[in-house]
Amino acid sequence: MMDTPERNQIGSSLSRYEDSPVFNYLSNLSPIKPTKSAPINQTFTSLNFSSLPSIFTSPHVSSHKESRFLRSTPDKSQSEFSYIDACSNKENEVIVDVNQLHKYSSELHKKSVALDSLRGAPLEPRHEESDLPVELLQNLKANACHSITEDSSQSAEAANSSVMIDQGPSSSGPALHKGPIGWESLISDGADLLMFDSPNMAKDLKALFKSPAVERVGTLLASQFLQDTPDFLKSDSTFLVDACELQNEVHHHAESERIDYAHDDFPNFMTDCMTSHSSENMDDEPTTSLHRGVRRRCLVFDTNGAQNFFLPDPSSSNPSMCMHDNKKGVTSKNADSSTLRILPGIGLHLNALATSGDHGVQVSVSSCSTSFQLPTTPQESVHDVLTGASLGKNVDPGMIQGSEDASLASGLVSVDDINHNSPIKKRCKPESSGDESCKRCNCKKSKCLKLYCECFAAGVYCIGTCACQNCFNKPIHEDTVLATRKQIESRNPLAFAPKVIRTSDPLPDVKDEVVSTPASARHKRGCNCKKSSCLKKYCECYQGGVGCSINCRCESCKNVFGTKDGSAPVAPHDDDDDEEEESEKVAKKINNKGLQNAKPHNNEEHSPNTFPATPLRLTRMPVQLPFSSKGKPPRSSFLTVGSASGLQASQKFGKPNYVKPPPKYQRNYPAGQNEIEIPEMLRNNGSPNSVMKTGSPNSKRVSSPQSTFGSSPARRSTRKLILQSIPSFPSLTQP
DNA sequence: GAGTTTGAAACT
DNA sequence: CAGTTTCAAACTC
Repeated sequence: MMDTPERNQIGSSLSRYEDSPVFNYLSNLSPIKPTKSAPINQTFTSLNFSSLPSIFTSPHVSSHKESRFLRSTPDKSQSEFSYIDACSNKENEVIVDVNQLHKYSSELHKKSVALDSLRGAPLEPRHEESDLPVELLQNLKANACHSITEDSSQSAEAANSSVMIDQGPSSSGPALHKGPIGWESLISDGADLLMFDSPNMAKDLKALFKSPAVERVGTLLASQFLQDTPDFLKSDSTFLVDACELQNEVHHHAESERIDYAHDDFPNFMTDCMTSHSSENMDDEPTTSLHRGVRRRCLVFDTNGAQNFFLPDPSSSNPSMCMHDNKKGVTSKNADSSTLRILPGIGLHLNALATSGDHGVQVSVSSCSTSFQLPTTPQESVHDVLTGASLGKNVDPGMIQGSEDASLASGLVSVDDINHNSPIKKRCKPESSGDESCKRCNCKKSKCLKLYCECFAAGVYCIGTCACQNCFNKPIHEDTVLATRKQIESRNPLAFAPKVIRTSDPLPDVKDEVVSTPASARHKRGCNCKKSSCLKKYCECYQGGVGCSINCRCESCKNVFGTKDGSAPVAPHDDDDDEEEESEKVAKKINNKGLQNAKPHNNEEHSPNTFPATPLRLTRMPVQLPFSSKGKPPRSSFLTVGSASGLQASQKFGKPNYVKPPPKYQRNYPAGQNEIEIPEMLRNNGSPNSVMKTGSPNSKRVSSPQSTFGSSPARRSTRKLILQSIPSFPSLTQP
């Protein structure tokens, strides 16, 4: 089977092996092509790993067919680190992809052979050793996909999994650079740190690394690797299995081997995901974990706070709960619902979140395969939702939506089918579920590509709960969506910006503010109501739970949150003013509708509108939204200035009853979409050159956030404008 | 659930 | 930029 090799010639030795079935098998498994005469002294970094996909530039499905292996970010000048660079807080993250492992295995194998040749080692093909890495990698690969829902074909097809090596603080944890520079120790330690979807993965990988064949070469490589990537070793590393790149893989590896996994594995996977995340992030530093390197892509934008993120519903057995974003994993799990839902914003602009420095990236073991990518976000590149469409049980339309891409690719049920041709399309009852995000748009003519569409306006893809027709706001029409969005943004750069701007500072000098702005939160551009008296949800100010301002052109404003003339919100006992009575009536009505849980303003900090210490939780707190008659989620975002909510202003106005804002602007966006500092554009301080213009009182205008607020420069300077939620789509203007 | 009202968004 | 039209959410019955 093999020719007698020239022991002194590596090349011939390799050639011999290249002809072997084993090598062929390896080659088939590995994306890399057989390389002849690979230099023994090839450095670890010379493996020529493909550069990371530009997942942060747009929600487009990145065609990272090529997997990533180890990456270190110390040298930001290296383009291959762009991925990490994009993650402001992920600087030390190193990603290992299973495919890269294959590559590496291949390389190792070759090197091993070469070494054997040089050493005069037995030339007989050492099947056992040679195959071991392959087998292990196979297993690893397979296991990496365990988490993927069995029923989602895309998931099954998405064989690529990645191992994310996330370097945490250099002060703790096992350090690869510690101890003797030895491949085995290096790998062993590393393997111990690996967090895999399944225990088998870790075991397999570890075994692989310990295999004699690998070990031999590993020692050499380790030395070289340490040499070449000293920075990488400067801090300890934690390995994370990132099985979430699957979405992109779906389209590119559809024909690749299918990985089947048992249903039973999913709960375990989820548990693993949860525990590893919580143990490494939450437990350690509940509030600062996000700043740490260890992150998981598993989704975390539930409305129940971080604690609940990614909790599979045991009862539902619905694995399609994992949403993934290139940038930030986002997952939604409805608090009280047994079904999983994808919160809006999940997939589209997660990339944008990448820029939110403090948030870092949620990296987790996820098995997301479909691309909702948005979500993340940002809304997430989200890409992914494992769908349970084919499971046929407890399938949440939203989840199905998320898997549309995959479904389409794999021939599974399409969202449209679900939306329009099956009982599933029935919207869940917001009232019953308490999930405001359940109901979505109902567009018929706009194709969900205009701001009329709440989903589109919110920067998220439509999902299964939408009742829209001829919808183009779906991942499969990503290009169209982005193009349209871009067009709209060209018209109005703030079209997708939060509509409601809030101040979060205590606003010590409220009186000044009162005159021009009845409340500390204001609608971005003001309303134009004429008949609703700003007492109904037609009014965006009212809907946003903010008072009208001088920017409003409304007529007979009676906004209970504050009128544009600066009058205090609803003064129940105001004389004989019929209008006031009406306002009071409305306020009462509002309270009756859903304000049972109305709280004093000083409790506002617990409200979703307030900024949480941890972005991931705060805005995702489950909220009982008033005005949830329809349970419509807000389509717009908040722009918060400071930490105090605008409602505080109301309190300061002496408003007896806190009128909780209607839900529309209270939508709980995916994790990380809040508390994001507004773009520079929004921070322009309302200068004349600002993108936003402030027109005459009677004209429509888009004013800068600052312009909306008081005139106190000092206060202005101290405030921090924050997007409570940012547009879901990735910034199209990103470099 | 159908029809109406409303005002933002889009268009001219 | 203003007026008009379109649109979909909010609302009413």
